[in-house]
Amino acid sequence: MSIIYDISKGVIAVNQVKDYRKAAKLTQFELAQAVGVARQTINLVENGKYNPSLDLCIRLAKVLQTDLNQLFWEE
Amino acid sequence: MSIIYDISKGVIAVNQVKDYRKAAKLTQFELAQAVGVARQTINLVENGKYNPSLDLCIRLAKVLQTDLNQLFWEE
DNA sequence: CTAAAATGTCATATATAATTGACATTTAGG
DNA sequence: CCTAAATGTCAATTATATATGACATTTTAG
Repeated sequence: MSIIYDISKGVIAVNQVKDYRKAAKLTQFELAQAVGVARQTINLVENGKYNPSLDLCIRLAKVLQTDLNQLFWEE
Repeated sequence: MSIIYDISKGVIAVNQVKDYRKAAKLTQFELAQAVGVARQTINLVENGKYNPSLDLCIRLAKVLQTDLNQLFWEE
């Protein structure tokens, strides 16, 4: 269910955004609106295709009512 | 000692990087080398002048032996 | 006090995050 | 099934994170 580190597919980072978004019953579009970015940006973040800015990470954590570690920290 | 939110001075974010760096007895230059960025980038991050990428935040947390919440989360 | 190291900052250049629009594929409900 | 919503993805553009070099100021050690 969660993203796995896989250079061959261009995945560069693991995160729990999708799980938290679904738990909050939000679509990618709704989450995008809530944090003020485009839907594609949320899609790319969820699929680990690039590094979001710290500012976006913080807004995601706040909207999803969690914190940076829960969303983006592992180990 | 820690950065205060102050739009008038262009400060956009609060973080504890400087405190953790000093606790680790590293210079900005040494920390920059350790995480693979320019010294100026560390300086700007410490002074809250812009949003670092999540990737850089994670590397900073690892080198400073802490985590994302300790460095960048508040409240 | 003095010199070297560390830090703050500026200006220019480059890499990449994020936007916009569009379309194909997948998923969920009637 | 069928259809609409949701998602994945592509291409082109814009905004901004980061690099590089340089220099002034502040801090630290001798």
